[in-house]
Amino acid sequence: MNGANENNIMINEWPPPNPDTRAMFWNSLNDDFCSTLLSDFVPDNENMGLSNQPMLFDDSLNNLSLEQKLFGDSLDDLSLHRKVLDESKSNYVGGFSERMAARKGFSVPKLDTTSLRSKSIASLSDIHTPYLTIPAGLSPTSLLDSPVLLTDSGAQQSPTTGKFPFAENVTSDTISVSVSANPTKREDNLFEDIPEAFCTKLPSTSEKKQEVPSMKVFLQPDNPVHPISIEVGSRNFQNQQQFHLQAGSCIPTNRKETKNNSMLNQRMSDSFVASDHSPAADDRQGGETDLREVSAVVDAPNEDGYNWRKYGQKQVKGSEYPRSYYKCTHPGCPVKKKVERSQKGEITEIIYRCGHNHQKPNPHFRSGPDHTGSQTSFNGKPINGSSQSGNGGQDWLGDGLEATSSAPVAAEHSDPSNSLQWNQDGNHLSHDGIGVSSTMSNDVEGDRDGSISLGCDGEGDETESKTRKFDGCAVEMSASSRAAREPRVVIQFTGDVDILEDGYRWRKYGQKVVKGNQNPRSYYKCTSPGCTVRKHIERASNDNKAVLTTYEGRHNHDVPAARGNSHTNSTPSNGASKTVPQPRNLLQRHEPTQDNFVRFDGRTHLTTFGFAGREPLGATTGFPFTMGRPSSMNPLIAGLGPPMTTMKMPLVPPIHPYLSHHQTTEGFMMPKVELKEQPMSDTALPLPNAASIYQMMSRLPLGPHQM
DNA sequence: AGCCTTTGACCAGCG
DNA sequence: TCGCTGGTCAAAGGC
Repeated sequence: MNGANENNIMINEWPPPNPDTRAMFWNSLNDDFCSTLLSDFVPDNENMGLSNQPMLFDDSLNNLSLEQKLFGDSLDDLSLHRKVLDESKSNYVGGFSERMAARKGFSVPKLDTTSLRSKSIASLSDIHTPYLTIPAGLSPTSLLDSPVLLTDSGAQQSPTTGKFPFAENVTSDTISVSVSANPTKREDNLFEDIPEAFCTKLPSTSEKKQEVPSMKVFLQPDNPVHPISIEVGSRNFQNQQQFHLQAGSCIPTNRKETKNNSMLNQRMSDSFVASDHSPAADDRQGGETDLREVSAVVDAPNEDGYNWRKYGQKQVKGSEYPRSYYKCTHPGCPVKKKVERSQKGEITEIIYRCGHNHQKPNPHFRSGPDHTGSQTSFNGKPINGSSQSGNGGQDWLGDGLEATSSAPVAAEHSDPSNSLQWNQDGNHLSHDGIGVSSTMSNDVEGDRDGSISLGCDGEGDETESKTRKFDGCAVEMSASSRAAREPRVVIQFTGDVDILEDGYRWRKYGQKVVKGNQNPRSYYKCTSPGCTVRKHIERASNDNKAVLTTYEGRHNHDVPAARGNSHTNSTPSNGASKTVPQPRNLLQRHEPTQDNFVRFDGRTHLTTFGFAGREPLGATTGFPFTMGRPSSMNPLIAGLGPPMTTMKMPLVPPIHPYLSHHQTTEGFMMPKVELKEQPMSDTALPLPNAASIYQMMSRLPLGPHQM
């Protein structure tokens, strides 16, 4: 085994999973692995981001303090954040268990990683390209969901954000504490900050137009240490297995040089896919993983399980990296995606357009030698009876009976004990660092079953969608990259869906006419103790209809038991309904599914949002509709991926327990409300009526309840 | 042979 | 109308 192999964490060698294995996993990672990495790659803590943005951090804290005061929140979380930060500074690694115990009242067993360190970590100092290679069955989500991400100095960032816990996290965490990233805000204006926290500006009616769905992922290429693999799509659980964490931007120096970076990246990607998912490749213990394979952790746009054909590449203005254009090779499939890569091969942006109108091709029949067997699921077994033929299998636009699901879904349903246990600690973490924003427009339709259809203009409208990548039914996921976006969770709805009546109880704490928007905006806080979820609702000045509802934060609790009868107290109804609908009903209010729309069944779980294996979108975002129950939101996003309609459980082979923590129930960490202008801010999203915008910016989960 | 990437040219939208 | 820009086409070549 060469040095690179020794950098791989052989999880297979780890102790058998138990209820605390995930915590242990991260504990070990944090206390041991991370420390090693840090010592190797970070000269001192000052270089881990703290010193890079001192002002931002300070401002963040100050603003947080202000915001807390203004809105009457407890300062406990602030103090905790400060504490976390202090710990980050002084003792960046280690002490996780103690802190967890202190903050949450439970202890996390510490994993004896002596052997790990001696075997896998000890050699890290020998090279500068450490990788954490996660074997099949272990989802990167496990990493993402680790409590360490949250608690250990908040330093742990979601790999999907392009921020790896080791170095960037401190900064990120620091940022996450911030409530306002706008240093120019005047403190004497209580609401001046608020609009900044909610970013999307409701477009005028004239701006509304049908759009092509797309999904966008940003990664942060500039991070000194960050993962580079991120998967988008609805059923990328294979990808989650593929997920690797690349510590540092370093690429193995002994890799073969190719004629250009693009070729190199592709080669790396190909080799990664092929090697990582082949049984032989998964046989890490065999020590056959060579450096090339390790280096192949560089993500490839092909790793979402579909076949893509690159049809163009261009240097886009405003982007420092070339953009590659891919088409799904499936006949008639309109899906395209754009991928931007850094010179290092790291994907910095992915934009998906439309949704696949076919199933994910059978990995064994995928075209191209590089894909052969590359998508084999867990332990080399076919995915969830994915007997789909090479020609795409059943058209999931049909009756939707064909059940396919993602690994997270499978994890949730196939291993409830794990998820339950995982929830026990109330630490179903968000994966901060990942900035997610998505938008939907009238392409999103729902039928009476609450299903939602994701429209797609199809190829015939390709040009129509040109230069409108954020328009309408675009699903954008932006992770903290460029401009050091800060993780947060924001979900926005536009249209006449009144999210006020979501079954939760809200307290109105402010109202303001936002500059540039004639509609008054009301601000609400969840009245549930400890819940810091907020939302604001913009209502049309003329008819009081909700035109934009923005959630921010996450639901550490379920819908109040009496939600069927209770109302969103203190929040005025728009008069459209006096009965608080079940969350799902809100979606049922959408227009019926139309032709030419990808149909999603409302039962589809958000987990299928192959967002690096994070928990269901709703859970991630705190969106109340999806807390442990069906939602049709995920299709909206996952719809950019393959067919995911009705799920039949169990659908997938047993998965690694580490993977099976994607549960949509209570106990999620709640990100702090961030009053920060986000990239989508003021972006006019041409959205038709009954359209929905889901805009999420993952935020560091440093809510009070998390401590 | 088939599929892929590469890359310059072309097209269309926008200001 | 023109230039800029993003997106796409398609020939050429590689694997």
